[in-house]
Amino acid sequence: MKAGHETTRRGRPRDPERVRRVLEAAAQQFTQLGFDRTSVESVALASGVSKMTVYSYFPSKEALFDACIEDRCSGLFDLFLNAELDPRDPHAALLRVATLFLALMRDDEVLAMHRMMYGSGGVHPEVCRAFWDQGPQHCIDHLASYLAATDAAGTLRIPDFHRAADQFLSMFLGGSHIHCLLGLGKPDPAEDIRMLKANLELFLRAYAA
Amino acid sequence: MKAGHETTRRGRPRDPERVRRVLEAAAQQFTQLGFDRTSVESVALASGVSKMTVYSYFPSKEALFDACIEDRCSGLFDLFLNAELDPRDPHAALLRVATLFLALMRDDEVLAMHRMMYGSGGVHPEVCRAFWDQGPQHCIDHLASYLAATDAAGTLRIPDFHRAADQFLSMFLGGSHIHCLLGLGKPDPAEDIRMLKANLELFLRAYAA
DNA sequence: GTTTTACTTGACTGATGAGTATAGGGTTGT
DNA sequence: ACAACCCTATACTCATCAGTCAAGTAAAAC
Repeated sequence: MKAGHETTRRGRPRDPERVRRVLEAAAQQFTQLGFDRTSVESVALASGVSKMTVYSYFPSKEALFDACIEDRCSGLFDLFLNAELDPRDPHAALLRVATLFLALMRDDEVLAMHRMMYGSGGVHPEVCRAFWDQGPQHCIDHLASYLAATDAAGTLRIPDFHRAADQFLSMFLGGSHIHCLLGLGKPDPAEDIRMLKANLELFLRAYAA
Repeated sequence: MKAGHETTRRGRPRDPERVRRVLEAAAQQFTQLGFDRTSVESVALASGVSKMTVYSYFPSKEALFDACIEDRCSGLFDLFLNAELDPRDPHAALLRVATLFLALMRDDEVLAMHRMMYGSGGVHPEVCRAFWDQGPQHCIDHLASYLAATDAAGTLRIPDFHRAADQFLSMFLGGSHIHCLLGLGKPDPAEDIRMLKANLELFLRAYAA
């Protein structure tokens, strides 16, 4: 009944490393050039594989694109999501959250991914949904649950965890982030640190216990 | 010496309404489909003009694209930038700023413009620069100058006007805005109003005089 | 009317790229 | 050995599209 036979099939098995190389090369080109400007041919070339092999892995360019995003999204936000945060020391914890999140938002690969997802707005709804769930949504939820812990510990007084988390993170998505997304260059790191401290201070002042 | 002769030239004059129609149709298709998926042919067809005429107005597809953005950007943020704000009543003024800005960020045309600009990130640097200058940058500057007035009037206490303006506006660029950009739908207006009030409150609490 | 410029039509070139066909070589289980 | 499957290489079809050419029509200045 199950389609995936666990039993070894006859014939030469599929080489998983080849699939990886294709996925890797495709992700790189898609994020750099966008969907339309990337050709299946060049992906095949870059991954040292023939075009027909790509089509044997994925039925179409669209399917390849979808697989790429799915593959990339999973690991992209892990660093941020795995941070350990102490509810008794919100200053240190939020400083850490802010630092990690800002680093994430300045990362070239992350920026390229955002550009691509925004650019292919209404065209690939399922992919956008997956990105949203595994990316922004997940980050907000993660921070919200930490804020709930601080509220419980009495170190901060927060009426709406989810909203507060969104507010905190969104303060790093202002002018400087837009400037980066537009490809006009990143701000000087010292300026980023000043922004980080200002945002942290604003948030803590407003939500102090 | 001047290229633009004011004196009437010989021969049939160029019809300015035709240029408008081309620009209009092109902007619509570019914002809806993106640069690559838009063809000069279809723009010509949609504007009731022949392809050759388009090429007589603009030397290339790129030039047409650039002209579109330039044309659209100018008027897009006007509603926001022309608001009159009273420095003695920051609550009312910021409520108005927030309302206008949020409406702007929920507007389909504005969203489409953002999507397109982000999508064509490194490809058209000059256009991105123009968008940045006339759009986000201008909005931040506008609000910053108002905040300076409130600080001078003693109604708010703000150490860095520009940063505070960026913080305020960026709070409307969080999860809900990303959700819109990804084409996953806009939030319920009631929820938008709740967010608006929460952001306003947060900001005023942190920067109270 | 003549010239000059704007505009149209339609066909054309040249390039790019998605997806297919085919035939052959490689690697595995039976 | 043989069948079944993976992979490759090359060549192909078919469609789209940027940009051009040529020959003619429309409207304005002179």
